[in-house]
Amino acid sequence: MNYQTIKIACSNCNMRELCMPISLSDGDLERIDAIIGVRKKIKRGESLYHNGDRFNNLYAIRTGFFKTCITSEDGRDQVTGFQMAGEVIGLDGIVNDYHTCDAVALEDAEICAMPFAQIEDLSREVTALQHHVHKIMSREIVREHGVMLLLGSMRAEERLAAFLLNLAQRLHARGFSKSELILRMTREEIGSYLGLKLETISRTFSRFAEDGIVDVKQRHVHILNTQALQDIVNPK
Amino acid sequence: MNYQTIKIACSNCNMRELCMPISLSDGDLERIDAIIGVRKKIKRGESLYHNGDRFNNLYAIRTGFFKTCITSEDGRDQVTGFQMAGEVIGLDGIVNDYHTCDAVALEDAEICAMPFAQIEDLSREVTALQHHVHKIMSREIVREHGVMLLLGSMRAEERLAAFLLNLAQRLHARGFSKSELILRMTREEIGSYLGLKLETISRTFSRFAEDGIVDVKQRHVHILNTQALQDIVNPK
DNA sequence: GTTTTTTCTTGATCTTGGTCAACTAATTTA
DNA sequence: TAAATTAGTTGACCAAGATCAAGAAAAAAC
Repeated sequence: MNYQTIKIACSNCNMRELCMPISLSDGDLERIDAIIGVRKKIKRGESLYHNGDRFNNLYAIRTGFFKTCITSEDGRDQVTGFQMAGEVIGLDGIVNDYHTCDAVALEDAEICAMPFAQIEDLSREVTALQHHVHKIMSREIVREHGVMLLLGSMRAEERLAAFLLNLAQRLHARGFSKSELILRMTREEIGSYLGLKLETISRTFSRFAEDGIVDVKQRHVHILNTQALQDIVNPK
Repeated sequence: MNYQTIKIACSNCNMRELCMPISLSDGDLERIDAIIGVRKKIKRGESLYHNGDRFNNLYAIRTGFFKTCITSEDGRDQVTGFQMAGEVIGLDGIVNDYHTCDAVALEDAEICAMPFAQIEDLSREVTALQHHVHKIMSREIVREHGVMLLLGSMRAEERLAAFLLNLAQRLHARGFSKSELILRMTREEIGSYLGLKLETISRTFSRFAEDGIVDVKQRHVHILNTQALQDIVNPK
């Protein structure tokens, strides 16, 4: 592990509005600052935590890109999500005090470790923090409902279109282009997330490109027709 | 709606150990009692809440059986879970203050409504309650990871076997038989949950019956060989 | 700057589960 | 109790996506 441990204040963090409640007094913000443990750098390919690791922290992603994945007894693998700056990971660990998935950096990343015991302590005093934690967990539940809909009832093209729109929308919320994106994951990882094989991802990208909906050069994706993608996801 | 509004104490409820933290002082338990709003009866086929309804309460199921399902813009339907006595539903509503799914009773049911604002108030004072709420939400996140694995990487037989084992295990935890169960849902609802068509559910049941793994008479299922089901889920 | 490895693309073929349809068995309603 | 409705089963056929395989293009390692 090649961690660097630098302390940084939430008050200076440009991801603050994404991972922290918006309306905090300066006093409350300082108290939240105080519970941020360390900021670690995680290199591409390294894991922030593994299935089975003891749960101590939630992690706010400052920069970089992660995947979370679970492995079944017989070795099946399932990517359960892709996470980017401003998102919080590690919630799976709360229920049994150990993590049940792996969080792997897909590009060099920086995270803030937030000791969960201290989050619980402080959120008994700061109502906004308490509610924020509840919202983050509820948001994850709702997101997963959406993935279930995708996996349970959509065809390959619909799944990939929904995936691209979701990525683009989240990147756009972070100030990046609405239409140009660089995939941080392999075709196989996209496939795992979408319940498809990598060949199907590749073929579906090619079909989108043929139809002039996207321009794909390896991991560089240029969305040429957002509406067409939306129409694929929600056919009339 | 045919609600009956009877107040009941958690202290007398035989589902308590399932939906409440175990180690509470009598005083704390009384305070939790006090926030249970009303106990309602919901008839089979009726909804406890709908997509779009304002979120006010979490609901503890006292008796009965529910499904939760979401509907996409273009009318696709996805069952996101089946819930039974002692389980808590409504968590999807926290993030945006309105529900994003429907909760439908699949048999006559009784629920305790728990105003979430009061849960938040009280869990600022009762640490055990605070942690319990976090655990319930985390448990739901982990459950959904399992569903994603199922939908993303299992074949029809594996999905149905996993489904039956899960149902039997949860019923057994409530004092029912490990091997005999009555399905509260249709083949179509099972199919929706498992990302399969009702015909596939029916055929897969028939195949399990042919192989002597289960005995199926409509909604009465007798598991004859639990190990065989486990081997289907986790093939060596 | 080569070599090696990994990732991606595309074709041919196969399989699983979907679709359509007919029929049976339960349940509900009248 | 009969009629109507809903739920479930089974067969024939089809299609979406998986599998297997070969080759190309990047990326990483040396």
